[in-house]
Amino acid sequence: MALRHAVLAALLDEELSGYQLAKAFDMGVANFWHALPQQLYAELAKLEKEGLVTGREVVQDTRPNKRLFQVTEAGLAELQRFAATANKPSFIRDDLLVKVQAADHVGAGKLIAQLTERAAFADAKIELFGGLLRQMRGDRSEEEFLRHGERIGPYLTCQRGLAFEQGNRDWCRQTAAILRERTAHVRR
Amino acid sequence: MALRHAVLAALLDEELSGYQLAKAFDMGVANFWHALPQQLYAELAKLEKEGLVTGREVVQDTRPNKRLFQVTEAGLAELQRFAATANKPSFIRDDLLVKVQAADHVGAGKLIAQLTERAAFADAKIELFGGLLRQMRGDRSEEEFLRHGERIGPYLTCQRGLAFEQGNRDWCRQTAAILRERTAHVRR
DNA sequence: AGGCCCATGTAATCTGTTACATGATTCC
DNA sequence: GGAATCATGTAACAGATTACATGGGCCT
Repeated sequence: MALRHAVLAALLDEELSGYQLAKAFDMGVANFWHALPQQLYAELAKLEKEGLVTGREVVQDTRPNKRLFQVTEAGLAELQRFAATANKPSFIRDDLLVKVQAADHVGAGKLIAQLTERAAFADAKIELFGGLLRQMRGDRSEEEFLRHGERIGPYLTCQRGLAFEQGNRDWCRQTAAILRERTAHVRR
Repeated sequence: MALRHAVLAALLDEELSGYQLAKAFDMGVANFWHALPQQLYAELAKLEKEGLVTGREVVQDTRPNKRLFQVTEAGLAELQRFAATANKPSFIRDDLLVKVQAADHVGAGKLIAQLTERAAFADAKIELFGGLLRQMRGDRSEEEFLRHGERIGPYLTCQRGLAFEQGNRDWCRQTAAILRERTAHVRR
């Protein structure tokens, strides 16, 4: 039951609509969790019913109206309670890893293409995260920001996201190179 | 629907029972996916009904009997078909990251303890994976093994697992250090 | 004119987790 | 004597994904 806490954590910094939240959870900004719009709308409705967030309608004439949500005191208390509970270990769950596990039995061509594609995707995320980090720390150095900045939580999770994607990219490139060399060797 | 493919990939190298598979998927060996025993028993039953694996009963007198499963030709074909399909991007989904995202609002003490604990857990996995890699390559160098080894799939996925845990450990240590310094500063 | 963005949901299905159930053997 | 390991499941519930549904505004 951690989606609710991810939503609460995301709403700490700013009021967001379900739609904005969905974009954040789809990619990038909220790189500490992932969820689809449907889940978020449902979760926001539950959180509101339980009094952990409150929504206020914002009327727009050029766009459809939207509801902005913010965390209540009860919501913050729930987050704090959650922060004291035990963590499950974090596991990787990735189609591409399953395919590489079977690499010796499935033909390298398609795998190499997929690894290359994934590496490019990781590169895009690396740039995105790099930009977000720069934006958050502003003109301060990283060390200075982490020592005295006000809201370092999102910065720290973004750092993890960045390192994760760098790991992804490096591994994909190296793995693709190895498979490429082996197929070249076999063809000789 | 990737658990079935993870199971097939795990059974490529050796015949395994549901129980052995469960141990592998719980931690370590099959670091490319994760699943609980119940899921695996259910999935094996489905896979057998669909003819993608076959089980053979092994009678043991000192222990309960077990059923060892191996991948059929149809199972291998299914894996190969899967290997050609598109991948979903891989996301991190981690309680601890949610908590760090909210770090500025939840009190650092408990977080620091959890980060330290997670770092120790990562260390244990790093040692485990290091040992597995050494075992797989035997007396060959890594380069030599990756060039000419027969089954490099599990080696490659284990490398990713190792790098992931190293990333985890480093980030946990650094994050804990930052939070520790900030709380020390606040207390002055 | 066609496609994407904003904006919010419902319904059906599939996956994953938690709780329960059994029973012998081996290790401390 | 009590806990851990081997070995296999069922049943109930929670969480996530896929498909469907609506409708105006903006850009090319």
